[in-house]
Amino acid sequence: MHHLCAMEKMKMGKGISTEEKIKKAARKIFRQKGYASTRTRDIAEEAGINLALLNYYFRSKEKLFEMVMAEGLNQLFSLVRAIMTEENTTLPQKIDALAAAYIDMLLENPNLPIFVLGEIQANPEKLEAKLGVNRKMITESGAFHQLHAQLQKTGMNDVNPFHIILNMLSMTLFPFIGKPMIQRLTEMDDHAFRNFVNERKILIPMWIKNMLQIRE
Amino acid sequence: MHHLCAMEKMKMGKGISTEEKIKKAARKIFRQKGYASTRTRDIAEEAGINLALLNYYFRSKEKLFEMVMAEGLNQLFSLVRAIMTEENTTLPQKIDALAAAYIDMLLENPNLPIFVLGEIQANPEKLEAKLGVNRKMITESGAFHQLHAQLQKTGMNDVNPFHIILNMLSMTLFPFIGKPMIQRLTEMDDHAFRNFVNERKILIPMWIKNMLQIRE
DNA sequence: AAAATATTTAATCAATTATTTAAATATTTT
DNA sequence: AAAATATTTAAATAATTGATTAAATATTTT
Repeated sequence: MHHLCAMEKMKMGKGISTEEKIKKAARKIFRQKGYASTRTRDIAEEAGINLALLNYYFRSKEKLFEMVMAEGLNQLFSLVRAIMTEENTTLPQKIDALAAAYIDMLLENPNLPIFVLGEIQANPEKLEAKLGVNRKMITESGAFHQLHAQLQKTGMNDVNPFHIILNMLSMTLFPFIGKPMIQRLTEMDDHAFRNFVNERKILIPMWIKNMLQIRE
Repeated sequence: MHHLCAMEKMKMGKGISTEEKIKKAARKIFRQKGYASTRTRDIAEEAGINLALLNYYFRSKEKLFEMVMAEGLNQLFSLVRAIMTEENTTLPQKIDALAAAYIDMLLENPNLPIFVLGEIQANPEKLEAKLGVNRKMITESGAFHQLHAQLQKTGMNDVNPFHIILNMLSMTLFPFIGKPMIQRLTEMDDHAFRNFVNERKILIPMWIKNMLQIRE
């Protein structure tokens, strides 16, 4: 259907290819509004192209969405997996790395968490398959074993290690999930919010290490 | 339009009134699917009544939604406000009370947080007005002053008190926001999830107090 | 230049869905 | 029983919106 010769030249030359423009626009609108309240017309407008062209490149709204969602899930998980399964780092090093890398990624993709979690909420069965891949990621990671060992060591045998992982994710992700509400309640503008969240790159690892009684 | 004589009798007698059935159904579907992917037909079906009757009681989908959202926002905020502005409790007492009460409420209303935050995300300007009411709730609460004092006392002058409040909300709300994903990743069924979250009624206050160097 | 491909335009189709209407039936109130 | 009210049924309306089509124009490739 699509012959790439022209588009390749586009990429090198003036700007990004049309396909990339559409994907970028779809990403923006889908993440902001969610699947159901996104209209393909809005995506076309955002991309600065014609509605007909959108259906010429991607056969349907559904296909376009699946691409955006797959990409989003990957973006959300790959970082965690990479750091948690890293073999040559200590637990506190992993905690430091995860907070910093995750917050940086989320500052670039603030709507990603609520988008992904919202769609899973509205349509769990449809996304079941794509989650299956990540099912054993946590319990089979080096981080999980290190966490378990640390909890044993400090006599907190009865604490489910998943509480700690969840705390890490909660404190990192929630500020972005609640961003619109938080900014309105605290009267933070975008710049203040960015600073506030950046402070958490240092603070979250500190709090998590305290939970684990790690003193460095 | 509605004469209450018949409905009042309904309430006393067999079951709940039709208006209440519709509200209950709307609450369930809207919270589960969000505004955009909810069809009024689904609400009518869930309520066990006719679609025409839904428009006879509430003039539109929009009106019905506004009611559900107003109720939801109130449910989400009133608890926090009540506990944070309580005059005769210490900071650690407020922390204990908030975790327990909030988790109990959320176990009864697991979809509430993602519903409210998702709708605010998709339509910030529409809900701006209803958030305004709660704007000064935090900074003018007794809890905020106690928190500020405690941070001064322990020499953490540079830590924005809002970090602590956000941590409290993050660790409490996020498990429910991520519930569908968490349950699939960890293979927890509903019963296991309930137990897991119940453990956090004790754990979260412990972690928060550690952050504040409160030893009891 | 000729052929192939990309993009636009405008119009239309078809399905979904919120909303309305009117008439029929049931239930409650007086 | 009569009147008022609640509920159902069935149909129709109107707006939205995803998707398609075909013809025209622009751009790129050969």
